[in-house]
Parts: sequence; structure tokens; C-alpha cells
Amino acid sequence: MPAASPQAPRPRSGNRRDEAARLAVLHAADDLLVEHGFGALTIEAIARRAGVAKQTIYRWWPSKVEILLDTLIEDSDKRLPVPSKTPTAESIRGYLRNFARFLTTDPAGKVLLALIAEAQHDPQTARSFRKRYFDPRRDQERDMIAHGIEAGEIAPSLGPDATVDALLGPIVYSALMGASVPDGLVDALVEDLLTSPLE
Amino acid sequence: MPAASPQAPRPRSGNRRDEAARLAVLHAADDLLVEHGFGALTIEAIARRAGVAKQTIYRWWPSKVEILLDTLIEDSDKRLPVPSKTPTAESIRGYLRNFARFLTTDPAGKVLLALIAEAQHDPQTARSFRKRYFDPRRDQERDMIAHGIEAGEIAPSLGPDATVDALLGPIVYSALMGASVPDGLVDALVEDLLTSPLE
Amino acid sequence: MPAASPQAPRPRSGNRRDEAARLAVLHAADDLLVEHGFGALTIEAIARRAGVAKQTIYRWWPSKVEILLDTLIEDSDKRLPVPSKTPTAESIRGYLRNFARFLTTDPAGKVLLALIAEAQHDPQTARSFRKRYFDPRRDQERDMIAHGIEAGEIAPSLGPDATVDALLGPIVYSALMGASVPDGLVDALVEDLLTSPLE
Amino acid sequence: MPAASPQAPRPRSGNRRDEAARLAVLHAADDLLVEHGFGALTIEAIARRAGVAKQTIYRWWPSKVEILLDTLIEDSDKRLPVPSKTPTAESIRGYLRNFARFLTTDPAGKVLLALIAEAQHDPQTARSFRKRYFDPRRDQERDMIAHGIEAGEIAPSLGPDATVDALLGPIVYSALMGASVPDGLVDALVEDLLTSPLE
DNA sequence: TATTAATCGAGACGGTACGTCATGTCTTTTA
DNA sequence: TAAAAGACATGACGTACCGTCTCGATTAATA
Repeated sequence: MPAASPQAPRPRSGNRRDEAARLAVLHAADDLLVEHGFGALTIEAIARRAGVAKQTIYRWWPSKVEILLDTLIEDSDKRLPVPSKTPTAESIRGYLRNFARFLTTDPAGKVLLALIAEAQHDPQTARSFRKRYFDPRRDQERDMIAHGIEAGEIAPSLGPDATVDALLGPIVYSALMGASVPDGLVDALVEDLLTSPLE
Repeated sequence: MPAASPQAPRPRSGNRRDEAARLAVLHAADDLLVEHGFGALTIEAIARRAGVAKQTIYRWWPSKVEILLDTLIEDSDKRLPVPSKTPTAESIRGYLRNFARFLTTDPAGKVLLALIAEAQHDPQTARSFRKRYFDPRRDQERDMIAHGIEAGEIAPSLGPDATVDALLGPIVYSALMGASVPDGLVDALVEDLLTSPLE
Repeated sequence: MPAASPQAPRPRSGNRRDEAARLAVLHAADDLLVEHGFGALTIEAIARRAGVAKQTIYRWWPSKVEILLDTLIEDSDKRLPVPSKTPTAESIRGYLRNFARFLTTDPAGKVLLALIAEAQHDPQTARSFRKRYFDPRRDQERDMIAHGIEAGEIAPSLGPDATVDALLGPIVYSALMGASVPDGLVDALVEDLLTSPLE
Repeated sequence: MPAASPQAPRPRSGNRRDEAARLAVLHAADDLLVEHGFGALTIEAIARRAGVAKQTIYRWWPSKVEILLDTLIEDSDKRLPVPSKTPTAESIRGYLRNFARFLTTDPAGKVLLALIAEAQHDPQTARSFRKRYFDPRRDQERDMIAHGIEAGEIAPSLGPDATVDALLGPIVYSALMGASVPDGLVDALVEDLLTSPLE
């Protein structure tokens, strides 16, 4: 009835995948990362915290990175949507500010930074991260810029892809270096990069 | 001439620190990172490869990160100097192009990316990286921009610090995502960000 | 059917303790002690020789001494039984001769000597040795003497406990000093100590 | 005059062997054994405690066992002399009582027990222990018994060597097992073993 | 009176073993 | 068939000592 108090052990599942176990793993991974850092994010610790057998994790996820990707994709779809219609300089600036906030404040931002980091250490992570997170999102961001150009809202001197790098790069770079990202930086980037020098 | 053939074991040092052992460790760490990735970079593996006892590593370095920092600092001082005099848009573009090349091509660039990554995973690494590498270099980069402004060579719309982020961020971001960094991106960044919109 | 050739790796166990691993450890420890001495008896060497992970040893035994105690108890129950019924001077002499043979000839005797030795070096070993081996066996030996007295078979001038020391002490002492223990010594001890001076 | 306060470091020696260093090593080894057990008796610890360089120890002693032998020989010559003249049952009993006291109470007794133990673990120790300590002392003890027989003071049924084993064995055995050695045991051994049954 | 030679404290060095931890695979038991 | 439990082989962790070595200083005997 009261749905899984910590005392009463989650009921064993039977022969279908146990959704409660899946969620317990995702939350445990998220919590461990935020609370104790990537170093504490071991399969053993996740299993311990989730109250789940290691084998259950290995059965459904090939690595801890995939667990993080699951949480990241879900969270960033929810809290960091790419504006898809009416892409104006204004809405783009809004996205960038949200992106900066996400990276520096949101717990899910820690997950993104951790995955960017882990992708440097491990090629399989790099592949999976690009395929499941980065490439789809980059496509949306590129489209955002491209549509803005088509609509005459913006006139960057760089191509859409390079423009995305030029806008997001500084934000990510600052966040990686542990610095905050002031709104002024975002505003100035939008000003300098999205407005044609001829205007 | 005779000087340490590979057969003849490196002469034991005695009372003072053994420079040969120090270099062997630095090179082993560098090589392992480049050849087999950060995952293979264990103290045991470094010791094995360098032909050095683990204790010798622990005696002189508090962590493998510090070993990498030693190599990075040495290499980037050598191969990625920040232009200190006559900072013109031209020389700044040269530095940025060199930076892009360093990050994407130079083995030491892998070290830098690995350290940026590891700094996300471990706060102590973050501290050490900032203190020993990032902060001093950032100071030089900021000065480069500031002197350029004073000399009237450039007129960015952002402050010196933000300008550095805006220039380096996209390069780092692209490299982190595994992309190459075309000269065109660098040139356009310089064009858009260093030249006053009024000119 | 052919049951674990050396090539075919021992089948992994699963949930329950692996009896094959347990035996492999006991035999490896025994063999190493006999072949290369106590100095070669390291946990690493036992694990290596048994084809077992160190952790498997640490999981089940708190120290290498306990491994030796396991083998000693099993072996001495089997090959050095204390005569429990009809304790005559004759049967006691038989036990003492067997004891001398065990100490000087039987591989398990080396284990006993090693444990007596290690008990001098380490209090925890001393405790464990007394509790698991010495005290129970001493109880049996004392009973043997006491029953012999009750039955009128022997009439030692010392109490049962001291009689045990007086009989076993010289044998152990000789063995510790690397000397053989001639039957004559045993016989004379029995003659002098178990027979009442009045007879 | 005040001779080496702990603050003022012992003066460096120069060309000749430094007697102060030698004594410092012997005392440090002794103290460490008594205070912290054989396990704490490492060359490093001895050097640390003695305020001496490791090399100084290795220069003069081939192993820590030889250090202990040095102290043991000196101490037992002083505090456990074998009665050399007028060996009566009485003086022999006195020696045995002293021996029991030495083993169970005297710090040097700990050294003897430790060496007996270590001799079981290491053949080189066994050789050195026999040659430097056990054999010479055994010679004296055998002579003691033999002279007593010649003088008609005692009439053991065993030969001199076996008599020594029969007398000392129980004492050593009890001490090794951590038990005290009551005077009664000694007296009874003397009574039973040194007096001819015919008397 | 210098020089030589041995000793000393100090401590770096290449190693081995320690006892702990996480990995990913496996098996048993329960539902 | 899934899941909890947990044993297993593997291998890295960071620490402690091992025994060897080289240093610079000290001090006594030799030249």
C-alpha cells in the first residue's frame, strides 16, 4: 500500500523487469555522484545504495556511464529543452542562460560535466556519449541556429555549427574550470556572434 | 660516450634524488596516457614501465595527476608559449591556432584534456590543476589581451577575462567533443571578438 | 567425470563456499611450509600456489596461522590420536613414541613446530593456538594420565598436568633444537616418571 | 661529563667503530622485543629507535637475529650461569629454578624464547643459534651432569645428554606454552630423574 | 700538517608483501 | 525468468620493510 518504505524491502519482482529496481539504480547513481563525486560512483556502491544486486545492474546496463546517460537524457529533456520554434536572438539567449544555469547549478549539470570528463578518459564512453546525448542535442542546436538565420532573426558570421561551438564553448569552458558563468558573458556572446557586423 | 646503455642498469643514486628516475616516471606516464589512455594510467603501470619502484613514485608525487601536471607544465611552456610582447590580433590568432593544434595533435594536448577531465572527477585534482597550470596560464592570457587593448591593437566588447573565455572556450569545447578545430573557426572568433564593432 | 584436471580451471562456485578452494588453500599452505619454510609462507604465495584470489583467503581466514591450525588439527586428529581407553604405561609409551615420530618426521609436525614458534612472536597466534589446538589436546592428555592413575596402571609422583609436561617437554625440546628423539629417551621417561618409586 | 643527553646527538665517531652506536642498537633491539614483540623488531625500527643509520646495523650485523644473540649471550652469561663446580642435586635444582625464572620473568628470557622460535622459521637462525648459544651452553650443562655423576652426587638412569633434555625440556615446554613453571615441577623432576631408583 | 681511510647519520633506490577495495562473472535460492 | 545474495579470480591501491647504494661530515692514523 504505502509503496516501498525503506524498512519494508521492495517486493521481489518475478519474471518481468523490475521498474522499482531500475529507478532505485538511477537515483542511487545520481545521488552518489552529487554527494560524493564520480570517484565514489562504483557499481558496488550503486548496488549497495539502491539495495539491488550487482548482477541486476550488470544485466541491464553495460557500464555506469550508461546509467548516468539515462538520468542525463531524462533530466535534460525535461529541464534544458532546446527552443524549437521562433528562434530569435532573444530565445537563443534564453537557452544559453538556461544552459549556463543547468551546468553550474542543476545536479544534472554535474552529470553532464562528469560525462564530458569521462569521455576523455574512455573511448567507449566518448562514443556512447556522442551517440546518445551529444549528437542529437547538437542537431537540435544547429537547427535552432539555422532556422534563426533562415527566418532572418540572426546573421552570424560563422556557419551554424561553428556558431554553436562559439556560443556554448565559453559556457562549458568556464563551468569546467569551476567558474560561474555571468549573464554578461552570455549576453555579450549573443551580441557579438549572432548579430551581423553590418547591422 | 658510454653513458647508460639500456642493458647496464641505471646507476643507483644514493643520497640525492635520482633525476633519471624522475624522467623515467614522467615519460612512462606520458607514454601510457597517449598509448593506452587514462584508464591504463595506474601507479603500478607507471612504475613497471619506468622500471622504478612504486615507493619512488609515492615518495615524490602525491598522485598520478601531479605527474601529469609536471609533464604538462614543462611541455606547454615549451610548445605553447603565450605571446608576451607586441600582442596584436595577428599574434593572438597565432596563439589560438597553436593552442588548437596543441589540443588536437600534440601528445601533451591529451594530457591537458585528461587533466581537465580528471578535475571534474576529483576536487583535489581541480585545485592542483588550477593552482599549478590554469591560473598562471590564465594570468598570462589575460595580460595578453589587456596589453593588446592598451596598445590599441584590439578593441573587444568583452572584458579581458571574458574575452579569453570566449576565444579559448570554443576551441576547448570542440576538442573535448572529439572534433577537429578548423582554422576558420579561430579566424572568425578573432574577427568577431577582438575587433570593435565600430571599426 | 574426470573431476578437475589442472588445465580445466576449477569450476566457479557461486553462492556457497567453494570446498575446492578451501582445500587448495590448505594444501598450498602445507606444501609451502614443508618445501620452503615459514618465511615463504605468505598470503600471496599461498594464493598463487592454490590458484586462488587473495581475497578468498582473507574472506575465510583471519591470518595464515589459522590456515595452518586448520591443517594441523585435521592432521593430528588423524595421525596423532590420544589413546582414550585402557591407558596403561604401555599405551602411553606408544603415544609418546608416536608423538616423537610426528614431531620429527611427519610434515604435520613441522606445522606444529612452526605454530609453537609463531606463538612466541605473536600474542594473537598464541591465543588461537592455545584455544584451538593446545588446550583441547592437553585436556585429553591430562585425562589419559588421570585415568591411568585411577585404574592403578601408573603411579607418577607428579600430578597429571605436571606429568604431561614432564613427558612431552623433553620430546618437544629436543625437536625444537633440531635433534632426533631416540626411543630410549621416551622409554626412560616412562620408566622414571610413570612408575611409582615404591615399586 | 654529562655524556650524551638525548637532545645533544651522540658525537660522530670517526675512524673506529662507535661503541655507543653498538650499545644503542643492542638496547633498542632488546627494548623493542620486550615492549612490542618480535613483529615490531625490524631493522628500520631498531635503527629509528637507536638513532642510528640502517647501514650502520648492516655493517656490523648480518641479521637482526645476530643482534639478539649478542644480547642474549651477554645477559645469560651474567644472569644464568651454569654451576661449574660442586654439582650436587642441590646446585642443579638451583640452576633449574633460575632457568625457569629466567625464561618466564627475565626480559632476556623473552629473547631466548624468540630465538628458539625464530630458529624454527629460518635455518640460518637455527645454525647460528646452535653454534653461538645452544651448543656451548649444552656442553656446560652436560658437563654439569657428568661431573655430578662422577662425584657420586647423582645417579640418573638416563645418560647425561638425555638427562639434560629431561630436566630442561619440561621447563622450556611450559614456558613456550605461556604457563608459569612452579618450583614443585622442578623439584619433582630433580627427585625423579637425578636420584637412582635403587637408592 | 696534510692526506687518507674508515665510520657515521641520512635517505633514495628497486623490490616484495601487506590487507583492502572494486571489477565483472558466476551460482544458488526465492518469488 | 528476474532479482537478491554473495563467492570467486583479477588486479590496483597506498604502506611498511627489505637490503643496497651514495652522499657529505667527522675523526683517527699515516705520511
